[in-house]
Amino acid sequence: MSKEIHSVRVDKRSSVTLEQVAKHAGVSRATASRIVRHSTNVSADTRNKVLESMRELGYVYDRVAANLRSRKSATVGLIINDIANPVFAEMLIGVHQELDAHGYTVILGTTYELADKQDSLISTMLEYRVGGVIMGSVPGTSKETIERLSQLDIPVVLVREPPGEDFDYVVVDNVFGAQIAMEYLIGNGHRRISFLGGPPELAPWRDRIAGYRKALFHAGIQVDESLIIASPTSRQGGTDAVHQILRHPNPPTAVLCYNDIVAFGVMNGLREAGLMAGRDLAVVGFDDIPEAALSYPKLTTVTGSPRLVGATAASLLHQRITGMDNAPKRIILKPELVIRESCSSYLKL
Amino acid sequence: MSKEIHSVRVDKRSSVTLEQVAKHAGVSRATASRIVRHSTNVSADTRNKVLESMRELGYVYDRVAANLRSRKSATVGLIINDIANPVFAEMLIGVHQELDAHGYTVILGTTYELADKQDSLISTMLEYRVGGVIMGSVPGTSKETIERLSQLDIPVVLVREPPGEDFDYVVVDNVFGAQIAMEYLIGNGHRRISFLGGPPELAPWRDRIAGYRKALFHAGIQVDESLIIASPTSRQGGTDAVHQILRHPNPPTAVLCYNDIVAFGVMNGLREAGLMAGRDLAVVGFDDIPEAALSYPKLTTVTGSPRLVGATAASLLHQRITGMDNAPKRIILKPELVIRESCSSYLKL
DNA sequence: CTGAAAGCGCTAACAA
DNA sequence: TTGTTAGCGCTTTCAG
Repeated sequence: MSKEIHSVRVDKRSSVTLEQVAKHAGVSRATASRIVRHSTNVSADTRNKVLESMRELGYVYDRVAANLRSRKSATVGLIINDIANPVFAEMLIGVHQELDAHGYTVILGTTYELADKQDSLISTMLEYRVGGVIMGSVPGTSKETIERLSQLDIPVVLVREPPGEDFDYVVVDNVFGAQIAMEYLIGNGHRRISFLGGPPELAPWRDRIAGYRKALFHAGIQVDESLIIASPTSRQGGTDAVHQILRHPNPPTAVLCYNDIVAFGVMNGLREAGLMAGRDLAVVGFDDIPEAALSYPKLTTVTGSPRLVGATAASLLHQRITGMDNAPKRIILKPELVIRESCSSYLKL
Repeated sequence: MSKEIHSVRVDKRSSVTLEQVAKHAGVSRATASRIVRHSTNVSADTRNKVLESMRELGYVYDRVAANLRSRKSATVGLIINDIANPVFAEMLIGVHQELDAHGYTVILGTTYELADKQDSLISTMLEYRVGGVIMGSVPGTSKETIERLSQLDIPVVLVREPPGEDFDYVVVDNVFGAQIAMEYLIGNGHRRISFLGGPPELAPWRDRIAGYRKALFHAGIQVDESLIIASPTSRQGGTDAVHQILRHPNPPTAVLCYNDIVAFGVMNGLREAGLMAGRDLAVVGFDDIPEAALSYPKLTTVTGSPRLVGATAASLLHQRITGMDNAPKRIILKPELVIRESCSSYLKL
């Protein structure tokens, strides 16, 4: 159904058709078609004749018509929350590069975290007969929505949080990521380490906290629950959280942040308090967005590599679309710690 | 022609067709079509019957087929250099938001500054029968390329540097932007002001330099050519340039940078020299990319508003596509100066 | 308000 | 190697 879509749709210029080219060259439409499709069963002579006619008439191949007839599609949909969010922007870059290299055209949709919007986006994409969909949108990736795609036999690959077991997905190992960050901090002599920011209801948060606890446990350090502060996943959230932790009767010497954005907020809050990340408080981020290498001090962070995640998802989708492999694929990327400046330990305790 | 494209193209699932829906509902295909298109000439009764059949059969409208038959298109192409470049990312956001709101689907292409790539992108877009194209790519926007589109009667709107007079375009007034930045600096007591970074062969550079000179002239300050240093438009370019200017026998007290990226490089170079933007040297950027508000110190910069530029271009294209107005449109955005921290003048001279 | 017939621009058998 | 005949899934006259 094409409900709620009252979009502008505009007259296509009536271009030169294959038929006209064929006539001009004195061959049949089928022959002209063969040439346009690089079929080998054409004599060099007619080929040149037809090519010449195309040039003369200014012919432009109509891929839309061709796809309709041949029942093929080389477009895929990508759904993300918001391009302005660096993590998604990076994911988009990864997806686009990978897919572009394989000749796909990508239709981009943004949900701004609205579940309704997501559904309507998927509808539109289906109407455009996409060959597959990558869903980077989170949360709101309801099981029903995805199953709708499954039923239509459209390959889907998810980024983060698979809502079931039969889906392809790629995620980063958040538990592991948090753990290596903590081990680094602990190795630097820190014993009181805070976890700041993020939404406790989301899987990535739970996983990162799990890694946080795990590392503490292995180091024989008792978890101090008052050092864990959830807050909005935003700069402001980070700033608020650090102000709060600074008032703690026994404040931490290091903080692991839910992600880089929060970490930037933390560094900001520190400055507001006349303090400095690295010198007065070790801070570690998560995701390694490009800005992390550009801040002052440069942020030590765990590579979530959203770009790699995107590229991986795209490659998975490509495999699935071309049917090279039909087993459900789950890819779990092992993050690494990128050590920069925000934990310089000249203040080692 | 479909040359050089050997892309993967995959079987489309054979979905339920309007024909089948019509049969199921006991009406003709034409009637079903009327319903799907929200035509009014249908009785509520048959409408419901058909709608019900669609639901039962899981019908999905085929917009591709519909567009073919009705000779319409609701997709437009956007060509940019590189998504990873914040300026273009912002432009993409603006374009996408605006176009999305009008029901268009956007096909994204990236050139990475390769002229060849740009041509092949345009070919692909034409093959997909886009209704219009926005070219944010620079340089390499050859006159021929654009005229090719003109001849096919495809609306184009350019961002930056129109290569002729008959094209729609939107640009920011770079002369004015540089001028207000300079006036601010001069008003703060600076007399020796440097212009750092950027490619002298590009129009934006020439315009910004023109504004730089103009402001100096109005203030009765002689231009010192040794204070103008071109360098790659990158962080490294900025860092190199500031290192160079720092060795000047009579160094400047302020710098106007070609753009924000260069400005970040400058701030970086300053730190490497134990100096600090704002305190030891006033630095102004250009473009106002999101990162400008997040750096330390926060960057004072001229709003190039790439997002607004994108949205404006999109809106122009929309007008042109719907034929609401056929006069060539040139929009020149007046930039503003966003004063933040990188020029705090406690070091006023 | 509804249906029959034609056809958008192309590809896919099948013959020749 | 080439042409002929269908027809992808939809919209569009034009009748009724």
